Amino acid sequence: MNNNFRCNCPITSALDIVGDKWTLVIIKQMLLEGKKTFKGFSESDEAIASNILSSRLKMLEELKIITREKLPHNKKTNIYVLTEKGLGLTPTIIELTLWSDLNIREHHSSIISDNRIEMIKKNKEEFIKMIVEVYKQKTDYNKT
Amino acid sequence: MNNNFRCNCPITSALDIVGDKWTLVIIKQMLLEGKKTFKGFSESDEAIASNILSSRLKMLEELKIITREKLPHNKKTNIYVLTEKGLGLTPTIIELTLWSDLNIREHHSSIISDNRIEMIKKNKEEFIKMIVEVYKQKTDYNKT
DNA sequence: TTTTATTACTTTTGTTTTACAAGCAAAAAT
DNA sequence: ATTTTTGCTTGTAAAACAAAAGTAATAAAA
Repeated sequence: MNNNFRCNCPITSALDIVGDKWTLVIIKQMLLEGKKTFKGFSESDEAIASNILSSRLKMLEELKIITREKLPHNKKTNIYVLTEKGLGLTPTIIELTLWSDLNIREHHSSIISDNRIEMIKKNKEEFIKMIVEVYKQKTDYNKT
Repeated sequence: MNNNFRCNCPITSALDIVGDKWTLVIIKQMLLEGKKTFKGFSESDEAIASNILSSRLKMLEELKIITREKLPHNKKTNIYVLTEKGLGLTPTIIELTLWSDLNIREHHSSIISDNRIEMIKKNKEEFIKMIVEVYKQKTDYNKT
């Protein structure tokens, strides 16, 4: 598993994994929208096709960015959960949010104003920790 | 110019712009490797094809993430420069660097250890400011 | 000074890969 | 038996890719 990387640059290598149209969207849906099943992702606003979703979930699992689990009394539904490695992308996602808020509205007027933007600006570190903590709590709840 | 966005989510909209294999690589080359000409980008380790480079530079210029300029006595070479909007992606790139350093080495052993990682960890905000300042100084120098 | 060569992009061409939408199918749950 | 959930298949469209050709500015040589 030492392949498929364009070169030895850390940033380019990160983009070899998350540099596409869908990967960070899926992680965002898990982290910020509580999505955790195939159906949940499928029904999102972004409307990802099922075959692409399937292949991305597989890739993310292989790279240990997410895990695939089951609930005790349901052998069918897969529960996808962000690992620490996946949660490590939270700062990147938050920075993209800030950049978007400042720079994209001119091109996309109907973009949603996240009411947490002010909170993020006020204390970014704290906000990131909070998001990750909330996610972990929800995840623990789902497992029990 | 209110089109081509998948939905109204700020993060997804950001990824509609920078969510691909090449866009952030080009911005990284400008910001951290001093690249500023078509030839410079072409000769990079990542080996981007000239037609894709051409289309990305056009897109980035249209979105005002970069500008295209000329030096006084050279009508041939285009000088590409990051705008404030483009420089606003610095925190995202730095976060990707940190994530990569922590999480990708297991999949890609020959990845380079950036000796600035420790500096970034010690004072992220300061490092970002410094990178942006250094870029701006270089850019001013190039123009005069 | 005209010709020739080089540089810095830009575009074209043909091929391969990936994305996409719609529909299908298996297993499990109800 | 029917519905739900996951994910595969198929055909089509878009994008990426490599290689090559085109264009205009500059430099170098005859």
